[in-house]
Amino acid sequence: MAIRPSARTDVNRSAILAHLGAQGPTSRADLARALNVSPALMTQLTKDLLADGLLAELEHSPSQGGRPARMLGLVATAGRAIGVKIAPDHVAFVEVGIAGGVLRSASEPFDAAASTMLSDVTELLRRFIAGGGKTPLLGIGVGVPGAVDRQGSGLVDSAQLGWNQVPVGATLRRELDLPVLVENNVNALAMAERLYGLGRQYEDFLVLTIGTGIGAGIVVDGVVLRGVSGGAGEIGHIPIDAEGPMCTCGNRGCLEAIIGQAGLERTARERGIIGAHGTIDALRSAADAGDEAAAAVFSEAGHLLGRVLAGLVHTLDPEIVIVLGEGTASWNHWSFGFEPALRSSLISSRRGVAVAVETWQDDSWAQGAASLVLATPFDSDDVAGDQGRLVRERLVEQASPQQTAPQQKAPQQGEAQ
Amino acid sequence: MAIRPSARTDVNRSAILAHLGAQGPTSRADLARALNVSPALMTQLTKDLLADGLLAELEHSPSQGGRPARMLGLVATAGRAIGVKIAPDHVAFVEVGIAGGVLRSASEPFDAAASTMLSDVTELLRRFIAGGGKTPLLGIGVGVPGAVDRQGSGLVDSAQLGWNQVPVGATLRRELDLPVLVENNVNALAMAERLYGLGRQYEDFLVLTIGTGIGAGIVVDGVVLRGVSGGAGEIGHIPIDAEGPMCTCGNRGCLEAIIGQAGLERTARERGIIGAHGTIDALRSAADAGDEAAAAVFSEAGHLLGRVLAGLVHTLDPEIVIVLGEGTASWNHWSFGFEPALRSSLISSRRGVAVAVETWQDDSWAQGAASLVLATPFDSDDVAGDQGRLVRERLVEQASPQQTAPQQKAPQQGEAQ
DNA sequence: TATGGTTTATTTAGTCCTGAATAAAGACGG
DNA sequence: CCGTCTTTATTCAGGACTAAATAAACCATA
Repeated sequence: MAIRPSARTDVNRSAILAHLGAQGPTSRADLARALNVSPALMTQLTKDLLADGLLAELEHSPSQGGRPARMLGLVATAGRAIGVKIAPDHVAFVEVGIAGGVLRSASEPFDAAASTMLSDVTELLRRFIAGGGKTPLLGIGVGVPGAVDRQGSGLVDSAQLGWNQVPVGATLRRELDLPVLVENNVNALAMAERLYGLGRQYEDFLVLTIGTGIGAGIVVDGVVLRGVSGGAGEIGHIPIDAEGPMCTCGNRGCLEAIIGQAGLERTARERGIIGAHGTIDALRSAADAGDEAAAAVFSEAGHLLGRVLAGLVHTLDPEIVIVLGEGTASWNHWSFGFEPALRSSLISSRRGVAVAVETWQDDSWAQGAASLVLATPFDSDDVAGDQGRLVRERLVEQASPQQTAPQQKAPQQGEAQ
Repeated sequence: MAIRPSARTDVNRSAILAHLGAQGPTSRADLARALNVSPALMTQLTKDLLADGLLAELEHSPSQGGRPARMLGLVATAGRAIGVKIAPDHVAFVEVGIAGGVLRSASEPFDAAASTMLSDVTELLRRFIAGGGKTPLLGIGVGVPGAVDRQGSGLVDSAQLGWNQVPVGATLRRELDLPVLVENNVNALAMAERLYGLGRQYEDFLVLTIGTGIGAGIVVDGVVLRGVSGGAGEIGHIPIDAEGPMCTCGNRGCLEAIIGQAGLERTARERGIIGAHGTIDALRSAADAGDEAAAAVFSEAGHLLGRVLAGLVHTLDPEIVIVLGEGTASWNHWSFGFEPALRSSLISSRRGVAVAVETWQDDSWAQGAASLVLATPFDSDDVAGDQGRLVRERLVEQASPQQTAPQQKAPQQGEAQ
């Protein structure tokens, strides 16, 4: 409650690495300012990192009126991470470099309902790892559509996957002998956004995802809000209409059941806009082609989303809302209903809240998951627990080859509470 | 000697005082555990505080198998704080001791719409201060129904008061020459709950207030969530019904317009349950007397509140929800609709979320405001800014003059609730 | 070309805090 | 009564970090 003393040096060392990964080469002076430590300490820390071979001194940067800065950059071979997205019918992988860039990606069919789902995902992941580079693999980040007890534990509850207390983290750790961090996929996306995206400039923002499900990642004071059981941001189950359609969660009329992908398809089918087996793609095509009824489906969804988001903005008072997810492909149709509904539902002092829609890529979810690993350096609140410490250790150890210590398991670091 | 250069030590020093105020006499060992610092440091810090006369060594507590603890207690004369609640038609004051207990209180008529409102409240406050005790006055806490930019600044936006960018903090500071902290009243209440109430045992909880308005105080990781402009928790303006009654904010169908006090009275009048000038008290009396139509008004409000709260629980994943406010007087009627609506709208993993209804007193709002001052010791995140530092300085300075005060026994600290 | 101004990096002295060892003070069982 | 155990409090050596002074490197300008 009072002060967090602790072994902060470790966090600081790798916060430098993370900053360089996210921002590119930086001078010691800028690093000290960015990380809010004294220049003296920065000299000390970078000396160690240079000696360890994790950092390299680059060219001098042109002077800005005084002594020119000697830039420091990451040594590219310092590490990489793998991100995994688990969906009901497939898993997606990406491999990212230490600076956050995607090196390669893949997607494989997968059945989350199979009894062998854990060994299946392990095997697929093993194959993906095998095809990877030679630089040290720092860890695995896994994103799931559901609640995760702790990132460093990885017990998953997910209605969408039909999983109940599934030990994803423990299994993968045991099988792969790598640090594994598991998190709700929207929260992982919010962390990625904070590290590499628009969120860099904001301390308080909301990541709103539309697609199969409807979700929110909540960032407060620069940190993702997880809630007591890791289930914060489940806005897809905000009750809207007690007589509405059945939701995967068992209740009726949840937001997600109405404007999630399945909900939109259902509405479109009922209205005869798409066929009995028509999908969201057909609906979007129709809307794009000028079908007003099809466009109305999106627009009405946008209207509802706008009203719900207004409630969230009143509740959380964010500086900006970042819209992401597969559904953004049809955002031009959503926005027609969304914007007026949002603005007219806000109290005057919030009416100017910013909304940004970012471009979406197929591997964005997996990239978000990978950022769980790359974000551990920032983890001064110990969200990642002992797995985060493991990642940091790997970052430091890989640089000193003589440290060929035998396979020793992570010392059970007695997680408090 | 009195003023320490480092803010960190300062925070720790007063965290001790706050803990003793909230928890009563405590041993050094327990303090070290509670504040998460080493016993060594605790010895050091308490030595200083004892020398400064802020702490006193009390009787030995019975041994628990080992060396018996020497309890430390607050010296009651170390300070007091004043809390102010500003409402559209009155202001309320309380004076609290350093342990959080109410020493005296008052309520005065007031017109927030008058052009002289700031000088009015200043004058009333001046009079209240004049009637107070002789122990050092640490500062003033002010609770307002609206958004406050920063506690240490005190620029207020409030639809309920009809205030726009009113410099409450600056004015009071200038006129009274005391530290002044201003905060949204529900947030202040949440802080009080965290310091002295049920919230002591929870890191993540929601304070839900029903009464004139509907509000929420959001506590995440033990800290009140303010949002980027200090307006988080404004759940009263969550849009419910686009065709609903007009709200003070200018929109239609806000939650507060429907189930806030005025909304309930409006409904009751429309249904002929109370007269044209009937108030909420008449409605409650009718319901208490067995009038089913009157009870239904509350029950329906409870139903709506339960559904909205379910959305909040999904969004924020709190451990417990604490219900407060004048409206709790009729909670027995609310709960009839509230409980089933809440539980049936929650996804299964959240269905067990705890809900506690605490007893409400007239001066609770003002007491919450006062806790802004008493909470500054906990303020490691610097929420209170320079005003918080001022409070801490006053706490330390006042003790120095008569440093040779004899070992006096501190009176037993009462539990404030 | 000397002089001063600016920005970056390092060194130095000192503060805050911790972990570990030690002392203090009782309970308890034989 | 004695030794052992447990819990509390203090002392001490050392690590992390900072502020301030200093050094280093460049620019501008009379």
